[in-house]
Amino acid sequence: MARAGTRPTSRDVAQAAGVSQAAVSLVLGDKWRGRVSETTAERVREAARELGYRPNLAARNLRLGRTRTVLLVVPALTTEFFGGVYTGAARVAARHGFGVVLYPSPEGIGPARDPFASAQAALDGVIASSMAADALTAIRGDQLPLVMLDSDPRGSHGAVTVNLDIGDGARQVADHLLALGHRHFLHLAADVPSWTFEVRAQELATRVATVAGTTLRTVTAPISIEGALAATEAALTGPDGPRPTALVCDDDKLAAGAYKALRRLGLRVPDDISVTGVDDLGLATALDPELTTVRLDAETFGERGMAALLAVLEGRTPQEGDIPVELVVRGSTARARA
Amino acid sequence: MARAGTRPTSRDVAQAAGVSQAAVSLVLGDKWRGRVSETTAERVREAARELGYRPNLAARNLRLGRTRTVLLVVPALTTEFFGGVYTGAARVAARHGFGVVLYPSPEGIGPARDPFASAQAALDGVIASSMAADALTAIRGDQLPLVMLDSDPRGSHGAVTVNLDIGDGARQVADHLLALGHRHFLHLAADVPSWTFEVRAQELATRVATVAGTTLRTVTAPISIEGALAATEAALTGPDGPRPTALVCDDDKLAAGAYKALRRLGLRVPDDISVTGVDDLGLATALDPELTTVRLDAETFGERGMAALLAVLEGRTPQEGDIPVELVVRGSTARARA
DNA sequence: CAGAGGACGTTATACGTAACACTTCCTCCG
DNA sequence: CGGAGGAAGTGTTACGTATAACGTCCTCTG
Repeated sequence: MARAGTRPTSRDVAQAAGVSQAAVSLVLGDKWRGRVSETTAERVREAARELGYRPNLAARNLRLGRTRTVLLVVPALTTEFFGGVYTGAARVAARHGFGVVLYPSPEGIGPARDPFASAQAALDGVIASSMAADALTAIRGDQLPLVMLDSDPRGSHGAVTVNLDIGDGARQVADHLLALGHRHFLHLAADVPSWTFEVRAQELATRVATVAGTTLRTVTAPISIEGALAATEAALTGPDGPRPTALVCDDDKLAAGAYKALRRLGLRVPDDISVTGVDDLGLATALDPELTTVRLDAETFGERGMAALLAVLEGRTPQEGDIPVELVVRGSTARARA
Repeated sequence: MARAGTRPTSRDVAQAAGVSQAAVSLVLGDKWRGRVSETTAERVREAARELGYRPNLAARNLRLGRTRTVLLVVPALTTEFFGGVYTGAARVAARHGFGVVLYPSPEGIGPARDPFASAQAALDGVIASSMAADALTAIRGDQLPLVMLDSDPRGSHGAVTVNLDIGDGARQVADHLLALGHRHFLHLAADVPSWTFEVRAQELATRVATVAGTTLRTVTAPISIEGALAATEAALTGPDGPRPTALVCDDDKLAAGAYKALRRLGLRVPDDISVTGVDDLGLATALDPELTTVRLDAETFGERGMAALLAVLEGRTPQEGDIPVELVVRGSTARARA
């Protein structure tokens, strides 16, 4: 019998079933065919059920030297986007018998804590968003297999990268607005140091320059409704050149803030100014008018990230190629008025 | 020297520093005062740094019999609410040297997987939202210390519960609307089996009945913008009794869907109908007009949940009492028109 | 100068599991 | 009738860590 107060071990199960601990391990590990008789196996399973046995994962992990657990490092969960990434990653992981531990890099908790110390699980690998900047220093240097999300393929120290084709998204936005006759752009950029936002800015600028020969003005804001409101209001009340007819936002939340600024300024969307976002969160269709935005498939992102990490762990070559994105045209963009 | 390809162990560090493995454990475990000289301790630390030593957590957990890690079981991350709960829980946990593993119960991945099998970490305790219904069966029966969030204090099998005072929230909404002269209510309820929604419905109904002597109509919808849109539209186009002047939604997302339905029906908020929500997500202020809603302090919720679990783990008595909530009056509610 | 006791370590062990190597019994074939 | 080979297990070990228990010296005191 197990000592009172402690969890039963495989040895307790063995004693209850009248077999050795090794036999219990074989039966419960599903490796008993041809080694243990069916009747004995059933007796072991029965004893395990009876005692409420659950294997000690710390011991198993120590013995096996691997945990079938990976860490997913993401920014603070201020939107549902990385929830989708997690869902995709967890789905693929489950198919391969892996678990995913989610580590949202803490927001406003002083200096970044060490994700490995916090997620006190033993790990086989790491998937990290480049937006979780403050957690990255701890990850570099650790010799765990690493997959980076939304990260510059060059300059990733050879780590595998899985990216959304966000450059194409920016091009689609630019082309859509240019086709509608817009020539004066304001780019409301996220005040976050990440490759994904750099690419958006670059592609947007080059597309506008090469196709229309015009430039765009850029203002930055923290990714929050209030931040975007203030930045937009400031940009549009200042006396800098012609009033833009199109406002390109780095994500939907910024666009929501911009909507509020435009309402305050008495500008109507899309009659006076067109607005676009990126992400296609629930927020995009909650706005009035509904937001034209670049849909990012968060679940596929997570799936591809996890698949790449599994490939690395099993010595295979990860799938190449960026994940396509799609412009969803809704009511917030219209032909530019002469 | 460590075998190539494997991570260095404390024994490798010991060899490099010319001491025993026990000394390494003492030094790095900060228990060396009076047992090891300062110079030797420094030599050990230097060797550890040199080799990039990281303790094997599986081994440590096995040896200590505890992990200083708890599991936070929440519903799928479709809003930022439970991101806030995590932040609060993680903050308190960090102060006590604990880590938090977040387990969002998977959405639409067939039958619920076992959170313990998925989050393959060894755990000291569990905090679970009652909204993660499909994961709960696996948790019951496990003898880990358990704290329930938003769960019926009766009928929780003696598990500690930490709740928002959502009943008071419902009363505040009712009183606010009643004071504005509203008498005909539609309750847009979440189609999710959880104590928190049952309480809202009950408190709302009793308050309306006792104060105004009227009843309210209830329709349910899944917590999504489209679901709420459809349910609201159906409810308001049907021929059932007088048109409501106030629409009480179980959360902000439902309210966002309701806004869309009302726009389609040509009803203006708040002139034709007042609308309220619950949560105070970013969405609430993104809507036009901004939403009158019950603010839930997600971070405090997480903090209190974690504090309660720590109390249980340390044999103390958890703090009693619900967490207060606050009605935030914005532009979506106005005096009922005669 | 005996010996008490502090400073500085080391040796040995256990945590619970998985798996290798081994034993015992039985059957069946040549 | 001898032995090859399969079935049905068991004994033992190692994973890496933390800590209890145990040595040494060396100094200081009475």
